[in-house]
Amino acid sequence: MTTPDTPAIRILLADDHALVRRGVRLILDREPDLEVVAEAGDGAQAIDLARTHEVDLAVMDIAMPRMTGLQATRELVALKPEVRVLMLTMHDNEQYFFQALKAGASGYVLKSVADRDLVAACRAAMRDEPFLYPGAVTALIRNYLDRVRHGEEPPDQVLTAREEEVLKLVAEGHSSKEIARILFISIKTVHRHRANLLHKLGLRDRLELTRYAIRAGLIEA
Amino acid sequence: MTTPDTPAIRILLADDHALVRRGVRLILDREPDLEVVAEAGDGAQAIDLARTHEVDLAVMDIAMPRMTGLQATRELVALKPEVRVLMLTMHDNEQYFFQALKAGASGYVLKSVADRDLVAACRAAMRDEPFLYPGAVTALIRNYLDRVRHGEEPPDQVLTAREEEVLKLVAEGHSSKEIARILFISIKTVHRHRANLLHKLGLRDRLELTRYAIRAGLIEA
DNA sequence: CGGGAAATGGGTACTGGAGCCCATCGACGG
DNA sequence: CCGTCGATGGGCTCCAGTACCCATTTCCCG
Repeated sequence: MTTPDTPAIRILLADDHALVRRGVRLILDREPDLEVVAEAGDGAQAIDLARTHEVDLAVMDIAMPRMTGLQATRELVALKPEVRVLMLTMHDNEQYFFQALKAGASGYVLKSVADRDLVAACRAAMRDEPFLYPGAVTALIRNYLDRVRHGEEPPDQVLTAREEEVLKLVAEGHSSKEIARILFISIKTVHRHRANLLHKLGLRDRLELTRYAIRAGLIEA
Repeated sequence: MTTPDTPAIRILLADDHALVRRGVRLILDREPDLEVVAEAGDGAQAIDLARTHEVDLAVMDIAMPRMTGLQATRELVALKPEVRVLMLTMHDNEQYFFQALKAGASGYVLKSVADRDLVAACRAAMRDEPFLYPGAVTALIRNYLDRVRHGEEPPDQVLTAREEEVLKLVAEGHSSKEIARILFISIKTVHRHRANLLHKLGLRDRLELTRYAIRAGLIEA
């Protein structure tokens, strides 16, 4: 419990599924110290609402149309550094976890957690305590530390605009020839970008690029 | 509103994300005529619970671990034909939609709908009225449901067990060689199954098979 | 019993993905 | 001003994926 005179945490809720937003809102609004003050259906809308509302915490889905949660987090943190961001995701995925932290998120919570944990994560994020979502994190951190010790820096996953463009097209099933025609570049350049993507993301082939793009919310399945 | 003496609709809620379950439950339990009597975290558990609980309606996510919502729906309908199934999904996808109907679902609701619509869909499903998510194709759906109920379902693109097995492995990124080793068959047979899959589903390559498998809930992205 | 479907496997050929080498050009920062 | 990096493009090789041909075995159904 919190002290009665503590002002409620003002929350911006961003998720592309209205049903999920509604459910999460019901969960959060039951807490006296949490108050959902705005709801966004995509990343761009979340940024807009953050401009016009007084917000302490953004609870944001990682995969949203128009602008992914990761991208929105980057912009939001740049725009209003005092706003904390709690990433909400269905993916228990190491890559995502670090991407979220790199983007500036204060916490990372799976949709498979219980409602009490979500509430706890909100409060922890506001206290600048990293919320450790159940289970996996210990293994994640150990893994991460191991790789750092072995000099295997996790692959830098900052894609250039052009690479992201190519990634989308590849994942949508276009052949190199088609992509070359679409982007007005040669097939070889498509190959180069794709090779860079594979290397940067530590993936093996187009198929894994596709799954990555779907996970990242760049395209729909 | 419903008449006071109508017994509440007993609902089995199946979704792999505890947070979503909780939210949906809060939405449904606010209605006097709806009562969530059981929660399952995957398809197999949903079947188990359906055996041991009196259930009128199953609200089921289409993509779940262990057993997909589609598969669980098939088994549930076979096991207890009187139970209605409402598919809950984030995919606004025609393929999915018909797959769900084919599996025996009475309704199909996107997670992007408002909470009122979910409640309406539950009531509609119990009255054997198809709830239509974008509202467009009422007649088409009614027609289709009629045909299915009368057993006139044309075995459209039904995959064999072996084909589905191969599809999963392909979509998970395994090469032909790996699949051959896993299934103890020759590479040529893997090629043959995959070629059959491509023809049956009208797809072009492994990449599209992957996206199909993800849409169909056979694998996670 | 006969026919069809499913599962198995072989051959041959082409295409396209992917790894590896190379180079040029412009922008940006130290 | 020079080095790095992103974007561009070419050549080369290897091999996996895909198409199209063929066959056998098993099993179920009419």
